Amino acid sequence: MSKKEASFFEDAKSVAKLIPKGRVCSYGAIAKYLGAARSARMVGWAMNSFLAEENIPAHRVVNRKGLLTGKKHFEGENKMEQLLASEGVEVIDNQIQNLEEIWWDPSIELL
DNA sequence: CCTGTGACATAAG
DNA sequence: CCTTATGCCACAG
Repeated sequence: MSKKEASFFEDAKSVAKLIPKGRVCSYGAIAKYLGAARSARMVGWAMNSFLAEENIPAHRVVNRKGLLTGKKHFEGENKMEQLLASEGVEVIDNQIQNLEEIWWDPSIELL
């Protein structure tokens, strides 16, 4: 895609939409893929803006530990967990199970 | 230009 | 395992 360098937000949004169903990814992984490994916070912040968009599976994006840190930004307390569970992702206590199995790294999968 | 901010990441105790 | 501290970086005002 020879698209111009859209804002980090736009890029993060594109990557988030590319996350396969039933998989999860970390902010750092996305940030790294975008070329800014240390701007993981920006990814999360960007996600917050994308929450308004329905096509953005932000619930598939979690922190390094597979913890649903951002669930509080969703509508309900367990909305994020529900969405993930609906996709086949087992989540317990806000933490994703079999994380290593469903992990999805853009730098690898999209390589 | 400067300041604030944020759903992280990593290190240290 | 937990909390605290620091870095980090892009964007908004």
